[in-house]
Amino acid sequence: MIQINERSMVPIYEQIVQAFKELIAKGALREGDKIPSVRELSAQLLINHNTVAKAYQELERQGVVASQRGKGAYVAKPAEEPGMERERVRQLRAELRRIAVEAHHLGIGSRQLADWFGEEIQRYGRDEHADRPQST
Amino acid sequence: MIQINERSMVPIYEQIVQAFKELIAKGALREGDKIPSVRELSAQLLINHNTVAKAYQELERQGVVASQRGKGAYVAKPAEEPGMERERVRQLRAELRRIAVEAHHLGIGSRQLADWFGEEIQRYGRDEHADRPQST
Amino acid sequence: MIQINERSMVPIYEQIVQAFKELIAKGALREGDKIPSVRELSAQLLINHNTVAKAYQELERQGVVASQRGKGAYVAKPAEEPGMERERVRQLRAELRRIAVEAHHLGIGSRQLADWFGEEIQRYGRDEHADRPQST
Amino acid sequence: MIQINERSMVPIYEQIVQAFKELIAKGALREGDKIPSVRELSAQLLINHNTVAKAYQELERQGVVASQRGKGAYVAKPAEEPGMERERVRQLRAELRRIAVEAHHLGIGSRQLADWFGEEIQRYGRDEHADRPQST
DNA sequence: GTGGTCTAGACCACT
DNA sequence: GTGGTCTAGACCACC
Repeated sequence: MIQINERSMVPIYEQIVQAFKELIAKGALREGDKIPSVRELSAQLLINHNTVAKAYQELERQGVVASQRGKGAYVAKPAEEPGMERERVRQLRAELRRIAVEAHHLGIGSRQLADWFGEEIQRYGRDEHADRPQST
Repeated sequence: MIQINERSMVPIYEQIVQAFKELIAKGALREGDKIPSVRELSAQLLINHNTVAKAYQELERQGVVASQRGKGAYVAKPAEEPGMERERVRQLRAELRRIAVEAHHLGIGSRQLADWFGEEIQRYGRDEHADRPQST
Repeated sequence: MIQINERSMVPIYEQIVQAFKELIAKGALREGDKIPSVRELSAQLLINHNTVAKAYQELERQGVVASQRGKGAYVAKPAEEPGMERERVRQLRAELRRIAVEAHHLGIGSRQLADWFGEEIQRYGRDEHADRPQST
Repeated sequence: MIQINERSMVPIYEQIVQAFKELIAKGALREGDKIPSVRELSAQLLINHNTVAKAYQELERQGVVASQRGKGAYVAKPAEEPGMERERVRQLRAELRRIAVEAHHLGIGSRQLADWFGEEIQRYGRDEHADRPQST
């Protein structure tokens, strides 16, 4: 269900956070679904349970999951009025810029880059309003 | 010329590296231009000279600038056959996915996201071949 | 395990890099083996820990070892398709020429020189393909 | 006659030293030949004359050329009893080892490496004694 | 003047 | 405990 790359530069707990957000974004996990317990997941991934716990805390902080005392954690309802928390949006745009710059120096053409992003958006993107067909 | 964010999680030397790559990508710095000396920049940014030196070494390692002993550093000629170093390209695509997922959870629509990226590409992107008109 | 020459012109961190590459080339260190921690080695060699850290970062950059946050560094799997990075190969051939010239001026005969190199190759060389007998 | 690479890591004065030693090793310059004056060469290479002067000092120190007051410098007679200055020979062998190790990590096979060195030796090597035919 | 290296000592994030 | 980053201040080689 989740793949961890021990040798990646990105911290393991972050990888876990991202993995869950990915599963949710592509619809493999839906609102109300139970996510595995800390112990279960740590056993399965062969990593320290503190690392998993840290990931879950982060997921909860971001409002992606919600723990219910003694019952485990569940995928939360997506924020009604989508946060648009300014700071994180600003950060996201900065990352878009960074990637554009990086691609430039790697010799990747604009066309190619936009296409790649298009693919990802198609899989993980959020369709704006159901009333607008053929978005993206 | 360069802005440093002391409170950012991304290390100062990385910020410097990115800033120069940005200036080059958008054409504000061109091949052969001299970049400020280590001491000059460190004085200007009010940071330690070693931090700047580390950034410059990284830029040199990436082939973005070339230093000449006792003379300073200059913007290098972009690699003729731009590596397309597989590992870094793979990483870049992973970042695109991560951003798509992130945006989903922030409630940002696909359309909006693609538009934002389009803006960045327009500023920093690399036009594929000069012989193809109206590209970008 | 590693010997540092304080008085050499070649920087300490470079000596460390070379020492590890030597240990790996001759098989004393193998894929997956743990290498000493930064602090451990710096204490043992009586040098500053930053110097060791710099060496380790260089080794990681070259893909010789891989560090894992909070766990230490390990000998990496040799690149499957060894880059044959053109620039570095070109440089290596230039060094071979330089040594031939140097030997000439030191009055070292061709035969002697080739023999010496043969010895080193035997210890540190890479056998081409296991399926080709009598290689080396 | 001499090519300088401004952007090389090896200092310019060293490049000059090596260039002369190369010319001598391959027979393009012979004992007694005059080498250009400091001013002449610095003008020709478009570099600072101090740099050329430093190179010439080094060549003289190594006994490769000999200056005659007011007349210029000439290629010296190769040391009768070839120095075999122990320290430099030791250093040369260390370089051979380093190259063997480097080649290993670059994925260069022993056979290939030995062949390359053979080529260089053929061009720049010193035949032991004229009485031994087909040496190398 | 330039960049490159090293030390000493500090703080932080990750496991 | 691990590696990663930063500062302060020093010395050196090159031009």
